Formats: sequence, C-alpha cells, structure tokens
Amino acid sequence: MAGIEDVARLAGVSTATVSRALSGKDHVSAKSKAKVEAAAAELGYVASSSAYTLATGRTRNIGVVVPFVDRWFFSVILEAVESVLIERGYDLTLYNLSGGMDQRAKIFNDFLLRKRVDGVLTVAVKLADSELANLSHTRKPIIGIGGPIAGARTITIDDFNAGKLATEHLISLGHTKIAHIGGLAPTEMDFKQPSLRRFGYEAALKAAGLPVRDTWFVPTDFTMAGAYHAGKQILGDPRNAPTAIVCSSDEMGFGTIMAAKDLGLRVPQDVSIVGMDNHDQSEFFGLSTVSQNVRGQGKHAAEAILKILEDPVEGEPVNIELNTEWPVELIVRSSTARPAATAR
Amino acid sequence: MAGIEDVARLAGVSTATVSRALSGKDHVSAKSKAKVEAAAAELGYVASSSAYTLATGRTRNIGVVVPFVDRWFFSVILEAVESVLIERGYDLTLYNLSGGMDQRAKIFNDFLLRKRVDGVLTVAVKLADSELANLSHTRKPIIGIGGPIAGARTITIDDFNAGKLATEHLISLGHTKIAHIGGLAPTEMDFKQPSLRRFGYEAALKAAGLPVRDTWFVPTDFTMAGAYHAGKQILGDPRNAPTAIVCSSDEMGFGTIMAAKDLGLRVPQDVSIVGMDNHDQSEFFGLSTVSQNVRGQGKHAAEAILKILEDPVEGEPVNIELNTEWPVELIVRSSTARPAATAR
DNA sequence: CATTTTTTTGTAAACGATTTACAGGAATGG
DNA sequence: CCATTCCTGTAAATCGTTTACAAAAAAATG
Repeated sequence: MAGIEDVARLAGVSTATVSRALSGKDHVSAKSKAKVEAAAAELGYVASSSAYTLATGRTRNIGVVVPFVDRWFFSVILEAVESVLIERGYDLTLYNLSGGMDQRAKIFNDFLLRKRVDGVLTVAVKLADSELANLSHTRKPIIGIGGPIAGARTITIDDFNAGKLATEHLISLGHTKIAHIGGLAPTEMDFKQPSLRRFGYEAALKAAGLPVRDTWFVPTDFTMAGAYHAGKQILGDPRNAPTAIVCSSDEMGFGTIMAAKDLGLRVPQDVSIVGMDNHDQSEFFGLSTVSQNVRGQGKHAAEAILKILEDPVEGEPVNIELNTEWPVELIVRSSTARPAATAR
Repeated sequence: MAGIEDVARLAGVSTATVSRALSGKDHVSAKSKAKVEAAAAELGYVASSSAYTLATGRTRNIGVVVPFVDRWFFSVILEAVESVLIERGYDLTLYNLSGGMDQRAKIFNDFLLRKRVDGVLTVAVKLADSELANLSHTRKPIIGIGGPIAGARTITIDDFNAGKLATEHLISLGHTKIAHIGGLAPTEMDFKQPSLRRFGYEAALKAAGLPVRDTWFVPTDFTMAGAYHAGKQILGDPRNAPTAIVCSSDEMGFGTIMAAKDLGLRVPQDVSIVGMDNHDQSEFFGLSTVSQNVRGQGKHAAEAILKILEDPVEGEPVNIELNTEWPVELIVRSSTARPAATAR
C-alpha cells in the first residue's frame, strides 16, 4: 500500500506539500498540485483515515444510536442520515440498542467513548443520567431526534398537537364517539410520546365537550398485530362501539383497518380510522394520517451536527439545550369520512 | 482526556506495561495489572482507537453494504450483524446504496478503500467488476449475503428450491391452477433471485405435469402495493382465475391476501396463498411461507468474517470462493388449504 | 535594482497508542 | 552459592498523517 511518502517521492515534493495539495485547504502552486495528483492517481494512493484522525483529532464519523433498526421510523431516519453523511464525506457507525441492557451498557461505556466518533445522534432513546454524563464528558456534540435530551439540541414533533389534530379532524367530520389505540405506558428507557399523543386526543375531545371513556382507550404495542386485536376489541363492543378511531401510529392504523374489515365493517362508511406518521405504506392503505416528515428530520439532524463540527460558533458550547419543533400536517385519504348517522 | 502515559504515571509503571495489562495478551504480574486497572478506572481512560489502528493496522470495524435499509430483509440482517459485532467489540459502519450511482461510486472508490474497515459484508448487492477489483485489491475479507460474489465467501439460500418447495406444497394439497407473483426482471446492479424463485415454481409445475400459463405470472416490485394490484389482476380474471398463488416474498403475500379479501374471496377456502422469507408479520397474517432464517444468516456472516480476521488459516488467501447454502423450511399457517373443489 | 511583501515549499515535531530489543530481577536446579 | 532460565519492566522505534515554523522563491513596490 502506497503511503504519503511514496507519493511525495514520485511527485518530487515533500510530504507536507502532498498533504496540502490533496486536502486542498492550503495554498499550493498549480504545478505541484498537478504533479501530486498525478502521482497519487498512479499509485492508487488513499490517505489512511486513522493517521488522519490521530493527527487531527477528527474521525469524520458520526455514531447513530437507535433502539431498533427493523422498524419503519428508525430505518427511514437511518437512511436519511446516511445519505447526508456520505455526501459530506462522513461515515456512519450504527449502534443498535435492541440487544438488551449489557449491549446498551457496552455501547455507552465503551464504544462511544473511544474517540471513534465526532458526534452522536440518538433516535428516540431516553438517556439515563449516567449515560448522558458519560457522553457529555467527551465534549462531543449530541443531537437527539424524537424526544428531549437535557442540555442538548433535539428535533421533535409536537406529539400532543399531533394527537389533537388527528382527533379534531374526526370531530370536524361530525364524529362524537371516538376511540383511541395508543402506546403502552412509557418505560424507564423509552419516551413518553405515546402518552403525549393520547393527551392530545383527550384534550381535543374535552375541548369539543365530548366524553372521554375508559373503554375507548386501549393501550398496545406499536405493531399491526397489537392494534388489530385492540381494534377488534373496540369495534366488537355491542353497546359502545365508536364510529371513529385515532391510532398513535400508522402501523397501528393498518392493523385497525384490517380488524374493521375482518369484522365486516366498511372503512370509512362504518368506521373512520386515522393514524399518525405518514408511513410509506399509508398511501396504499388509504389511511388518513397526521404526517411528520421523517426523512426531513433525519436530514436536518445530520446537517445540524455537521454544521456544529465544521463551523462551530465562536464561544458557544458544543451542546446547548435547544429544541427544533418539526411541523406536522394532516393528510386526508380514504379512511375517514362523516359518520353514517349524519352522512346525509 | 487521559492518555496511556497518565495511566502509567499514576500506576507507577511504564506505558508498555499498561498496554500489556489492559490488552491482556502478554504476561504482566497480577500486582501491576491491578494497579494499572485501578489507575485506568480512576482516570476514566479509554484507548484511542485511531492510535490503536495506526499501530496495529486493525480497525475493529466492519463495513456493511446494503442496497436499502428500510426494507425488512436488510434491516433484519443489519440487526443480526450488529449484535454479533458489538458483542465482539467491533463497530459496524453502514453503507447504503439507495442514494444512486454517485453515492455508490463514492462508497466503493473512497470509503471502503480508506483503511477504515477490516472487512466488508455485502447484502444482496451485485458487485460490478471494477468494484470487486477495487475491493479485492485491499486484501480485506469480503463476505456476501444473498447472492454469488466471484472469488469470495457467500451465504445464500437455494432460491430455486424455495420457489419449488412453495409450489409443491400447493400441488400436494391438490391445487392445479397455481399462479405466481414474482419480481421484475433483474437489473444490472441487482440479483436474479426473483427469477430463480420463478424457475423453481415452473419446475414444480412441470414435474407435476401441470401447465405453466403466461397469464399466471405477473411480475411486480417487492412490495405489498405491487402484489395487491397483481393479485387483483390475477384473481379477478373471469375465465382463468387460479385457486392458489405463489408469491416471491411475504410482503407480496400480504398484498395478495388483502387483494383476495377485498374481492370478497376467503383465504384459504377460495384461494390459497404462499409466500417466501418468513417475515416478522407473517404470523400475524397467517401466511404459509418458505422460511429462510434471515437472522441466522446475518449472524453467521458476521461470525465468519470475524473468524477470518481473528484466527486466519495459515497459508489460505483471505478470500476464497465458497458458498454456504442456508436451508429453507416450509411453514404452514392458515393461508393454504385444499382447493374448494376437492375439499371433501 | 534593491527592498519589502506575499506565496510556496520543506523540515521536523507532534498525535497516542503498540511493539520489540534489551536489561534487570526473581526463581529454579544442581 | 552459582549458573541458568523465566518473567517483568524499560526505552525507543514505529504506524501515516497534519501542521507550526522557517526558509526559499516569487511577486510587488519604490
């Protein structure tokens, strides 16, 4: 493997000149730049990134921490972040938390501290105090997507508002019997979005003077299967079946639509269903939803962290508490309509 | 940040002793080992990975190249690989090809050559000759999942056999009118699994003396939506509707099931549907399928590449052409049954 | 043309570990 | 008690860049 010295020798210049010519950030005469480039090409020279890192202290690598990779939201974020990073010459190192607590401990106590990354992006993970302390101690920028992180920049949507908007859509169509399929109680390591969305749902009902019934809220996990069963439960009730259901995610919406269909109910004639997120498959299911631009958030987060690294604001600490709220938008498709009773 | 010298000073030994004590591969007296560990813990010392890499030539980092991350198969592979790597102290750097040809060129011509990774895992990507040449030139181990790579180790399933097995299942139930929803024609950069699965389907039909009809094969992309439309097309045919459909993936199976239901057909009474892969959601859909152990393949690939790196066989080149064929297995759920005519 | 200013280039010292040749000390055996 | 072996520890070399700093060359100025 050719090193910088080989290139320097072949080009007839010093290693310093080679370095300058190739990185292009210092002045080098056009002539020697050309010679260096020719020599580098001839030898197939590529700079060793570890030597670069050792000399500069920069890794050109961002660590991305996700709780899952095989779920839609996370994989989309990952894809968006990766595309920005590659474009800018950065690597993406993936840290997946789904392997349990020891894997998690390993990641936060070993991997992220080894000077392997210039910054960390966390996606919907709630950091324990000790984890956050460890991380802050490295003085590297941290950006969180999908939940607050004390003392760091974050990008979130207003989950309360999303739940409220979805519910208001149904209310404005004339629904008064509106159920909710939402997330389970938040765990120590997870965020409380599910609850926020539910609070939004409840707030909308109350604002419209509509009742909030216990039996109309069914908590379940964020899967089609979970929502399918919840949906059957709610819609099969012989006495208190609602005419509309607000789901905390689109995947739940899909499950609910399937439950309705399997019960012989027509969507939206017999029951309206609205989801949240605007999943890639929502168009296919015709699911009305409160859209959050997931790719946009991922790209924004990636660009923000690169900005901090590449032109830091003088005198500003790397991490400041600052939340960027991403807008949500109602997308109406074919899963919502006026309730049958008031249809004509 | 504490360096190895600080630890050495605090422990009252030399840096070499610290290195030996911490890496644990050379003899150090129990006493000084304890002192070193205490000192390291006190200072919160973590070795700089770039210095380690520069000195040893090893990055403890594996590059994983995938064409997508937001598709089930790839995200599951990623998760499986990551869990093995973390466990063994390795990082995973993600390279996603879905960003187009220039992103792809960048990855193969820059990133993978910069001595940032010890080895490369590719998932269902067909390497161009020049890409493979570039990669081989680095003398790093390459392992491919889901498709042949000339001159390298690969892990695949027998797609032909999978297609055949799915079809035989339907034949053995008594079906004679069996359609197929499969992938589009392979592109330059993709693999030909779809075709192999189709060939397996055709071979099974021929072996049973059943006709292969053109109208019973509909190519589409590997999505629910694509298969939904294809399924409606096939099942809506007033003259030649089949009693069973073989789908090239489970996601296609889901779409086909939904198409059948929307046409008012019952699954499996009116139409049997079988998929391939054993997707996480297949249980929920009750989809019979030919299962391939995706997690198992991912883990195996990760372990195989670590094996090559950590105890190489003397005198064997890093890359040898060797395909490990992973077994498939028929899983019968509730989407397949005898056809109505022969049911009793 | 001499002098000053600006550009370009080269030298050599980091960067932070691992590794190795070598030396000193302790243990072993006769 | 001495010679031999076996452990430990030391000091210096090494990995491949970047980057002060200084020197040399080129361009601008009077």
